[in-house]
Amino acid sequence: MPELPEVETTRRGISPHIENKLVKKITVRQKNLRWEVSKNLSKEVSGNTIDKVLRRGKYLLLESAKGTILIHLGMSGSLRVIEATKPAGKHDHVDFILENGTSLRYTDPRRFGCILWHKKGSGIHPLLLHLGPEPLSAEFQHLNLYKNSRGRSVLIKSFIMDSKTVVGVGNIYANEALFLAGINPKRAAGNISCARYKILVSCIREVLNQAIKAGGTTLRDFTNSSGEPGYFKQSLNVYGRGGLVCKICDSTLKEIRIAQRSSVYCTKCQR
DNA sequence: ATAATCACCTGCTCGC
DNA sequence: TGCGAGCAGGTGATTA
Repeated sequence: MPELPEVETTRRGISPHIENKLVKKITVRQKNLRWEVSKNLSKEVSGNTIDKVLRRGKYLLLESAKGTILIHLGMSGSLRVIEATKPAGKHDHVDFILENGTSLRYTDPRRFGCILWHKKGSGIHPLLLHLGPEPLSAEFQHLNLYKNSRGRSVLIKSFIMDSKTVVGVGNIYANEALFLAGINPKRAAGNISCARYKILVSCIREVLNQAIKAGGTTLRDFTNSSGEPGYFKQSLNVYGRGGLVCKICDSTLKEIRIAQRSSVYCTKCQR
């Protein structure tokens, strides 16, 4: 689930329920996520208030007076606000138990996510240190992409999925943005003109904005366990459509693998 | 420095 | 019905 739009949807969904709420305690049932859940997490956070829920790339940042909880959802993670008494399922690894009888529950079958404590005053967390610009911010500019890609042979799809280039572009939206921009995913990043990077930047923004907007519809019943987003499915042009016809030109969409990730494109529309 | 590959883990689908 | 193979929305670490 979690590409940037899903993480942003999660942020918007949980923040009204946990901002300015006091954390009573944190229960860790499974500490072996991508990295071990910080040992001192409950000790550091209990009795403190979550002041703000921020997002940087696909990381969620729960800010308190003493520091920040970094949460990444990996491939299969999710966060829900539930009644604290609700029995924990097999993959419900961590509960942030709030004062009001609710709990922020972290669920992650594959355990590729992480939950890390970062004490205030210890600078920028190493995981956030080298991240590129937010795709929806003014810092994300085609001129920088153009300059940073000169002389590089990395494939354009891998280039835009690299968090040093720009954060938050996952496999689905890399495929979709390249389709909208008419760029073949196998093209070398260093071989793409400034004008085309300008188009690509606006297509990345467009596709993410659309998805966030669609994600908004699942916001309403966010605390329910349902809310699984089929919302963007129908608006996908290429992802998951290998072998089917291009919606623009009717030719057959090609599916290949780039960096072990499925990549679908139209050989006619994308050059 | 850059590019490609590996690794982490569970669950689901597909073909036999 | 069972079993192995392969694949899945991510990304830091390792290798070449």
